[in-house]
Amino acid sequence: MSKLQPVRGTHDLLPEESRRHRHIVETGLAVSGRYGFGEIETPIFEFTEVFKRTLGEASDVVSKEMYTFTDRGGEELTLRPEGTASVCRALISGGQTQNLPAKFFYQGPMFRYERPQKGRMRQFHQIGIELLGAGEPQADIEVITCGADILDAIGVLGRTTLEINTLGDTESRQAYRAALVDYFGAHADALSEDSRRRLALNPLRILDSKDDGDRRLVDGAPSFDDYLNAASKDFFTAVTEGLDRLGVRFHRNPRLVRGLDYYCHTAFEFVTDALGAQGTVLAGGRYDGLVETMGGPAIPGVGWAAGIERLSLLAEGVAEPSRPIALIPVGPGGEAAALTLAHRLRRAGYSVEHGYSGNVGKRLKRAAKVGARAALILGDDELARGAVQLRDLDAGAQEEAPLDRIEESLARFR
RNA sequence: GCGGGUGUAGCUCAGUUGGUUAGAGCGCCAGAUUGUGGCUCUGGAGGCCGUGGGUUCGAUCCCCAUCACUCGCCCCA
Repeated sequence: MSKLQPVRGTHDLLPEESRRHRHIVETGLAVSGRYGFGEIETPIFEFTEVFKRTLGEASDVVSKEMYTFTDRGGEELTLRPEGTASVCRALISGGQTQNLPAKFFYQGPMFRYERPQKGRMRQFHQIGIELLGAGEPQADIEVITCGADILDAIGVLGRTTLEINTLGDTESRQAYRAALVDYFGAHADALSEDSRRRLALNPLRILDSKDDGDRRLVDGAPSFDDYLNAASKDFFTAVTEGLDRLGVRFHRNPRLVRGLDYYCHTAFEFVTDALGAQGTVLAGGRYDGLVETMGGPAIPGVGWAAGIERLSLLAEGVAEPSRPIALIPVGPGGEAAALTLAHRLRRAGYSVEHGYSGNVGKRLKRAAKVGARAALILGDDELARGAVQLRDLDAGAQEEAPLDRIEESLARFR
């Protein structure tokens, strides 16, 4: 910490970037609101146990990716690495389990102690939705469609592909996992070092290995579809048929998997090739075992999360800030008039820039730079007869206008 | 956590086969224009050449370390 600098993997959001983020959040809130989701705000830290229980002690996430600390009271706390666990905790601790289904939208900062890359920060921001208490495929359809609608509203849907897969129910998944362990175990010599480790920890993950040798083995691996029982097949068919009926385009990716046991049935990701290795833009799935794993009742859930930074890199149609009216006083009388006029116009709803110093030329220059649409030049001569100079900064035209009815003259620059 | 690349002005980047005062464009400030922006012209400010150590008569340049950024891997709840 020799120099004054932000902590690694964190960054400041200056007004322009902040506006892009806000646009994404507000679009997500508005669109999800039409689906019946209401915003929930949970604390940005929880007892470490909240996240540990949902992840399993041995996982990489717990061992190296959580921001964990002990507070002055000796409590083990963790900055939230994701939103789902917090929302489920809120559902349980807030007694909302009697009021189902529950539909939440959330947004805000998340924290993961990772090596930063493009679109991957240690403090980053997500939007997400969770639909709890509905175990029907209609819920999956609604959640996925809501995600697609939000992506569409911010102009990124066209540059993404929806990949979707099923993990089946517990019975199907365990049967498939056993088959994979048999298959890859028989070819362990040919697996990459990473995948030999996955074989013991998380065999499903071998399916999306990036190693060429692994991929050749994966091509010959057992197919999940052969291990899905009838109930799992029916569920997945209902989801995909629903998406078809709504015109939501998707691509079946049999390699798309989730590692943890409480995931089941639908897994999906909207991916893009425009962001290097961080191609996942919005991802989610069904997690029927999670709430129970955390110590609550058996409540099914489905949801997704999306990284705002990544969305911001792709988003289009972010509104420019409103163009201000610039006030340019000349002389002491002008200064006094500008002070009160700025206040009056702001209360009337105008965005007003009040240059703080300099002569007329300098202030006009600054007005042009901040994008002012018009300037009011307040000179003693004009003020003496109750008037100001109104300058159209785009057209370069200028006219004298009465001060007491200046709102009428400014209306066309609003 | 592992591997590759890069750190020179506010920004984008040149440059020095190791040698006196390190450059450009853009931006910024001032003047031409004492009450009128954009265009133009003139001038100016702004650099521990990321940081620390080493080699050398001499290091922005070579070596080592460190920090940061960046790309990929692991991981991605």
